[in-house]
Amino acid sequence: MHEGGKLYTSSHELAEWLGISSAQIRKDLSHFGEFGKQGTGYSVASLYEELRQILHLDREWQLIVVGSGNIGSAVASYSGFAQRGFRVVAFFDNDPNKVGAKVGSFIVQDNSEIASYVSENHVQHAMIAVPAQYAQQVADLLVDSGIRGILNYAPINLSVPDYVHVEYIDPVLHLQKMTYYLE
Amino acid sequence: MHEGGKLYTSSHELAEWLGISSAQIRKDLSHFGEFGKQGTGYSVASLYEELRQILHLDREWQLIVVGSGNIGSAVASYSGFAQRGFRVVAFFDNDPNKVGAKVGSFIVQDNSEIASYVSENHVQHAMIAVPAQYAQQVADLLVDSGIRGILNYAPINLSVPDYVHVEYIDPVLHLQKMTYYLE
DNA sequence: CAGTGTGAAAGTCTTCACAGCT
DNA sequence: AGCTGTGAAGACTTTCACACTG
Repeated sequence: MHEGGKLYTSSHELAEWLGISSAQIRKDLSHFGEFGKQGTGYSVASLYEELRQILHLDREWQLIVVGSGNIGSAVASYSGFAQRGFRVVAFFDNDPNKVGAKVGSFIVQDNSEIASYVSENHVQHAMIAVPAQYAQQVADLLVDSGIRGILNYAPINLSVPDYVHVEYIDPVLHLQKMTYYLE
Repeated sequence: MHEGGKLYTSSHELAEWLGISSAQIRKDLSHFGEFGKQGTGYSVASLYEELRQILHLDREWQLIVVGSGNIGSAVASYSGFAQRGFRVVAFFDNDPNKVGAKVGSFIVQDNSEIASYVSENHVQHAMIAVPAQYAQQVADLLVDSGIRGILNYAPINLSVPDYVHVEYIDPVLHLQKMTYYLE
């Protein structure tokens, strides 16, 4: 809506867009403040800005990538992260044949450098793009290094402490989530 | 656990693994049947099989891919789908320069062929790997063709009827889900 | 005695419906 | 008239705690 230049919207319009109820929209927003005007609805521009602040998307976040295979190196040449507030700042791998090589404009560093890099640069997010068998040990290393958010491409469940958040990207898993409802 | 050759597990062990309560595990399973033995727990092999049946993962599903750019063609050379029960059966694109070209062992067909292909082959799942600006119209076409599950790689929200299920893969969106909890 | 399956209780989330503002 | 923000009601989910079983 914001990109389309729309000026005002309502809880009803947002609800239809998202497939939930208008009461849900209003109740959810009410937990963070009063953003609407009776009779008018919500200013798209200011609601957009409020939501960016609420979700902490009003700043740039740094991101390291562990694993310099297919997925990892695809990230290096994809501008979508930087455009949307996530700056890729370093690549790591534990394979001696890959350490020292270039991935995009980055030189791959050894996994043993992760802890010092993360603490010196206050990085909070990491992407795991290593084979499934190494993913848990990389996760442990990241947690010990101080990483608080992990985007995991390995098709395996990670065990991490409560205060660390993990998001999973596994195309097959996503397909599997839908089959229950079919046939 | 199954791959590791484990014979028995308990609601407590599963709960710790998944980070939820043991009562939740037992209650959830109880909605589908009685799979455990008092004093012993659950047989890993038979629980695995029961879950595959409950989730409809005890069969092979077919999958078409719309969009033959970077993401689409990566799928063609990735064996993980077939290994885990999802067979990629056709590629489509609306770009005349791509229609007729080969992607892996597939010949890219025109989007106008989707409806007949889907109904003739009873395909239920599709992957959308087209630029964001075309994603909604592709989704509409897929829904009209009879597709019931969509895996969407375009960084945009899709509007579809209730009976169609959509899963989103957008790395930045997944990162954005975590920032609220940080800083 | 370890561990399930399950009613009942507690807790959480969603919807209703309306006073009140623009 | 149109739409928000919100208590209260209703619906749903999770946890408790225990009778019962192998």
